[in-house]
Amino acid sequence: MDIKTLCLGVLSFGPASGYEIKKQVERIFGPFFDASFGSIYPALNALTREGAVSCTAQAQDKRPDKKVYSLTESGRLKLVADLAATSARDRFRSEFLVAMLFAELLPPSRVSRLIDERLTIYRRELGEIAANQRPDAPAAERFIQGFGETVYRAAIGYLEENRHLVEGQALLSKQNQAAE
Amino acid sequence: MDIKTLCLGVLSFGPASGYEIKKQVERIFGPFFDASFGSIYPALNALTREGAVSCTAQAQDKRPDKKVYSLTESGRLKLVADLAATSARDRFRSEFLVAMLFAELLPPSRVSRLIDERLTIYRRELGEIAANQRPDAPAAERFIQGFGETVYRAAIGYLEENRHLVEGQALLSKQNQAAE
DNA sequence: TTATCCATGTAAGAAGTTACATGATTGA
DNA sequence: TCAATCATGTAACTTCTTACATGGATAA
Repeated sequence: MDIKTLCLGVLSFGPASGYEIKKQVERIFGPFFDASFGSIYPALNALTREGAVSCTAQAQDKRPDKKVYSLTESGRLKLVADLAATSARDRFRSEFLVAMLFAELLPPSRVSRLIDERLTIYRRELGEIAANQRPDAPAAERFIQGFGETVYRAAIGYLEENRHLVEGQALLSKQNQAAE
Repeated sequence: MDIKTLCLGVLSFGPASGYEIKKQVERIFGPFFDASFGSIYPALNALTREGAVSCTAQAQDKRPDKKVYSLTESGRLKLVADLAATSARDRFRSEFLVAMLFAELLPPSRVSRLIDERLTIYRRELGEIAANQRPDAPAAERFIQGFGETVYRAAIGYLEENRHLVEGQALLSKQNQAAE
């Protein structure tokens, strides 16, 4: 499951260009999942070579042709097979969490600032998800967005209630000579 | 912030071998963050070349020498600088969520099975976190593990309460001919 | 006797990002 | 006037994973 599968999936909603696929992914998954043009365009070209999508170029004045892709029958079968094969674990990487593990090495004010910044980021991302929610959206889309909302809310609540665990540390630490 | 920073950080707790670093990362971050030997060993070699760590080989009978790494002063400074520079967004990739977005294309029984499997995985990972928690652990470690616990719990709760949003879909869908 | 732990390392490859190249149009 | 939107694409690079190579000791 990769960008190619994601493209096939979005195309199952209807024909779209690479540009439009990226916008749809942004709207649906919001801040917690994204795909760059640098991965989408090569993916669409590969899928075309494989016969999973077909492409129609639409001439536009003063712009590159808009290439609209459609799922072929073979692509639809490949998509269903890919989806059913889902088994990989979720991947989560957070530089912030790693930094928190070593909070003792930073001055307390720095730790507080990092947490404040992270809360701001999470709240903004929560806002983005809310802004993209439409009551008339398909249930699957609402399901995804609700998941993101729930997880972000949980993360924000946890940081607010437990930040003292890392903020207090440097004061008590013997290795506190590292302060800026 | 990458595997190199993570190695430096773990070494700030005391000298350790590559093998031991991996075990510590597993214990602290549990299932939601891991680093393979294939990334740790090269990272330690690079850090040695850079002078950020020093290495003492301990001969062992019938085994490769155990190479114990220690943070140098230069490495400690590099670590603090890396930690303070934290700014990258958290990265989260979930093949499961992508599959859920296209749940309509799968037979309902398949969707239910995928959700059940995911719940089993999340519950097991929650159990792993709990198993690694020690009341006497440093606050930072408890903070990380509490974060993981909170987020997993939120995810499990959400799936349990909202799975009907995607499980019912295929029945209502017109594109349901895709069923196995 | 079979799996897991200990212990390090390399090579090949997967998968994606970032930066660059190009450039008109539209709204603030 | 400045940023954002539309529109595609390539090349270089980063970063990490997976599989392989090696192999004794120990616990179930």
